[in-house]
Amino acid sequence: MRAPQIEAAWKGLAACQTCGIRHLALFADLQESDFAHIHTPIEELRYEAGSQIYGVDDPAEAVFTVRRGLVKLVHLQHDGTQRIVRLIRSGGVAGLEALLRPGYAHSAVALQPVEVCRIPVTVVQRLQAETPRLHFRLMEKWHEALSIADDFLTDLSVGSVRQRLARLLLLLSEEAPQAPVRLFSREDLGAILAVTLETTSRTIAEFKRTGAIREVGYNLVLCDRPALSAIAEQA
Amino acid sequence: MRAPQIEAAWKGLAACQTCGIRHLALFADLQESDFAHIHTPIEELRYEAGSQIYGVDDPAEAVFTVRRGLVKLVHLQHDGTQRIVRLIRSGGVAGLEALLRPGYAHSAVALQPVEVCRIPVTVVQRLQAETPRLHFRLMEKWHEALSIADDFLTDLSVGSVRQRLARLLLLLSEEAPQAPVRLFSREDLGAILAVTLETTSRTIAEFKRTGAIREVGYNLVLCDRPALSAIAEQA
DNA sequence: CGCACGCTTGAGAAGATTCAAATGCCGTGG
DNA sequence: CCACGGCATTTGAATCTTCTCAAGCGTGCG
Repeated sequence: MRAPQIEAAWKGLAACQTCGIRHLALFADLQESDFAHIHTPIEELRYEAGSQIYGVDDPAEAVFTVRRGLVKLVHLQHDGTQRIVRLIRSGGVAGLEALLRPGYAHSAVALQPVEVCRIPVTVVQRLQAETPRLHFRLMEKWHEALSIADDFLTDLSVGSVRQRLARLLLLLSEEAPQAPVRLFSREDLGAILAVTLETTSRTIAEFKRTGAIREVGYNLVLCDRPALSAIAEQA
Repeated sequence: MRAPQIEAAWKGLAACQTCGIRHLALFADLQESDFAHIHTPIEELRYEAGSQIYGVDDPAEAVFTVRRGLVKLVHLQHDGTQRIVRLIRSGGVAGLEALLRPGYAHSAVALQPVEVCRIPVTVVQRLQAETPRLHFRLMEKWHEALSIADDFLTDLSVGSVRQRLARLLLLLSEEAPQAPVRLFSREDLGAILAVTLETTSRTIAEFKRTGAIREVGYNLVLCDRPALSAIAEQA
């Protein structure tokens, strides 16, 4: 397990006004005039799968909106193993705690090729002082994070590994039920479900045998969602 | 398992200006003049252990600040069992989602005799429109909730039952390390740790045998925190 | 007194971990 | 082009943990 490198590719300065996913993001409610208050550049950055977006030791000077890809928030335990406490998809926000604390609560790592907007804390604070339109969205994002944490607690940490893995696959496939799902490493899957990578591997193998998932490429599976639902809820 | 009854004892209207725990609570930063904007009564309510403060079916019209006691946020699963996703202590807030959604995300139940302030959503919204001083505190409370959820994910859902229970006891005793801790039902403890009540009972018995905890009354234990720490972190 | 309820304890079964070895995949260098 | 090393994944077998079902215990209340 090598230390994830910090490598961002600069894509340019963000054009929030014309952003394609703005309706999902932090600045959804802002008006033309509000953008005049942004004086520090918002950067658009690319990260490859496996690279770190921020770490717990970094100074928390920015909030990150995920434009594309999947980001994991990782807590590392005293014994050196990792626990993934949240997965963040397009439209989600990572590092909100930067608005309140000098450090990040977790490290954020790209699970897939990722594009993010790096929004300096000063920009959010400035906007917050100038316009009330951000407050509501900001609360929405806090609530979103909390809902995801609750899902992890109720769906991915309770029951047998079979149930938990089935629920995770349902979660990963819910955006595009017909499309194949890209699995990540057994270690990461284990860190989400709080089990060992061997158990994860065995359970995936079992799902393939029983047809609940079908492998259509390297770590690429089609989900039989009804079958997975049955597994997820079985007493 | 009987349905928790909804029974609140009215203690009176809250006097926020002179509140003893205001420095912990939502209104910490408000000034004299801000209180003039409160036109809907903030009630102070008492609940006995076991009674429900709000349920998922209730219209979400208020946020609750816990003044005294301990509140559990409960998610009930499809199979009828319960999962406790958060414990809220003095100074904590329950039901923040009422500010954004018409319904509550969980039900809130008193684990001990509890005193809360019931703050109508309209009051918070009114204050939010009038003064920016609330925004920061509100974010603090969202962050607090998220931190607690993260603790549940990293400390109380990972590792052996022995480790998880040790960590829970450390959590419960951290406010007053010398004071005895009031345990709740084995079922509730199990719902926090995601294990059966039998396993919980056995593990508590083991802790008593090995001296990690000492029973000094009915469901009242003294914690040997160094011993518990050793258990919590053992590889 | 007896019943209800929560807690404890036991024994067997099921589930998950551990350690170890084998397999498969991919990129590098010969 | 192929051999090789490194790495992730798979599989096996033994062990440990946790669950399940069941019975027994204790306390409080009608």
